[in-house]
Amino acid sequence: MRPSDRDAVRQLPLFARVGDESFAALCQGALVQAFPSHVELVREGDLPDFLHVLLDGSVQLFSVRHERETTLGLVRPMASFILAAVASEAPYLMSARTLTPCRILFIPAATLRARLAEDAALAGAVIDELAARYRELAGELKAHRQRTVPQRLAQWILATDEQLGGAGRFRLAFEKRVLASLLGMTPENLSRASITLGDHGVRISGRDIRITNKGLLTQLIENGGRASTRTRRA
Amino acid sequence: MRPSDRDAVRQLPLFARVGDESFAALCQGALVQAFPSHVELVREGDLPDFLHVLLDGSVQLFSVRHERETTLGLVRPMASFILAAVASEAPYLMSARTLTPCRILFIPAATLRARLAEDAALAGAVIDELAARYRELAGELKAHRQRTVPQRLAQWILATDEQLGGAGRFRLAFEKRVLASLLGMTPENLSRASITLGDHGVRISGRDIRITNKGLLTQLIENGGRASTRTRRA
DNA sequence: GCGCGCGCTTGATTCACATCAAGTCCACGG
DNA sequence: CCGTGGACTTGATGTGAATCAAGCGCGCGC
Repeated sequence: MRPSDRDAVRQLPLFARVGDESFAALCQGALVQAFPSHVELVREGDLPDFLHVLLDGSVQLFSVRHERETTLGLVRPMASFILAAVASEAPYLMSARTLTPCRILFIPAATLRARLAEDAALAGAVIDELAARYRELAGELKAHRQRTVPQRLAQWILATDEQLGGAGRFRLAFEKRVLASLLGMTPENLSRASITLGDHGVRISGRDIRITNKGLLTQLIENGGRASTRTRRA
Repeated sequence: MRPSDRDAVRQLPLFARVGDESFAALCQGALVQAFPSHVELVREGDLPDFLHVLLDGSVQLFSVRHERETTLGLVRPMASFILAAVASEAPYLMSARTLTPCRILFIPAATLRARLAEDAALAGAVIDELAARYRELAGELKAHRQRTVPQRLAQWILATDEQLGGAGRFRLAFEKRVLASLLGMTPENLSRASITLGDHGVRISGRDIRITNKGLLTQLIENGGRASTRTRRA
């Protein structure tokens, strides 16, 4: 584990507040590994041995049922994933694969669990992280139930831009088919939704996304898209 | 707080392992209150002051957007709710209302957070609880994306029966419209789905639900309902 | 025990999105 | 350069669920 990685990991919300002793212990058994694109890191149903921390690249969390797969989340650098499975010592309920070349830090689950009992700050950080993830997922569920396809795309663009610094422009790090799966739609409909957003303050060309009118875009999300005038029953 | 309530709460996974000292502290500031049906307990966006523990009755967790509401979960007796908001000190991201007369225990959020730092066992229990809730929600999201309306109903019936002891029969504690909202469908379609399930091992009459053929029901969930023969692309 | 109202069911229609089916664009190797 | 293939787009059609619109039945109060 490089010193630079070590420092970066130390900055993570999950580890920022833990004691030096705990952090050293966690690093002790940890290892960093590089992976090429499109490698399966975790398979749904297996038991977790390591907490994963993504240092570089991007990772897709998904679940397969019959021949269909659905994407439950994307992980960006400097974030841990599958913490819930590690914390509850239960089988993974989603799979994970690399979407780009990645570097990943593995922290032995046993070490983490052992440290939890000793280090209240670590426990607190884990609680915060789990709560944040819970809320993220609740947001996804609400979005999926209450919003149309173009609205979900609009929401994702706004949220992603925010997360990436709010420059109003960014670049997809992965294929559009993955984004479609994340947003719970087909690639065909993602394409059509992109066209719709052209009238609502977003310019998409290839993998480049530019927000040209944030107000207009927000408005699309707030009121019901084309059904803006009609009121619906409770 | 009645001694019987106190004992019951002590049995909860969330509190079973905490130290006596912590438990006493938590009970100190706690209070039990009774509510009639259809009372709003928590409003989305407010800041959490208390962790809620449902002692009796049933509670609906929901979110409103425009004039539509979507149900994110139901709480049955002897379970805590809104733990994620309390743990992360962030605004509620769902509202809660009683569906039946309820008795609810309120534990001051500040007390709980203070105890977290002191009591590793409590922290561990909170972690387990949050992880379990996370997984529950992930399951809901998967169900909503990958299953048809009749399948979601079938899945809910099986899960609920399981949770209630697996007797193969139980009774709805609330209106069907609430169930429809929980399963992300309209009351009309819940009704139609009930008819469909008649051919798949479930007998529903009024609020009584009986599983007559668990194998058949499971099979409906496993293969794609009526689209059982066709294979679809990944 | 008789009407009244509400929750639920049933049927007709509409709508959003999925599916199916060709394209088009572009990156890559020859 | 030109050809090939995979990702994406565009268009036509299909379908599951929502919406709209009546009916039905059951519990409740008088």
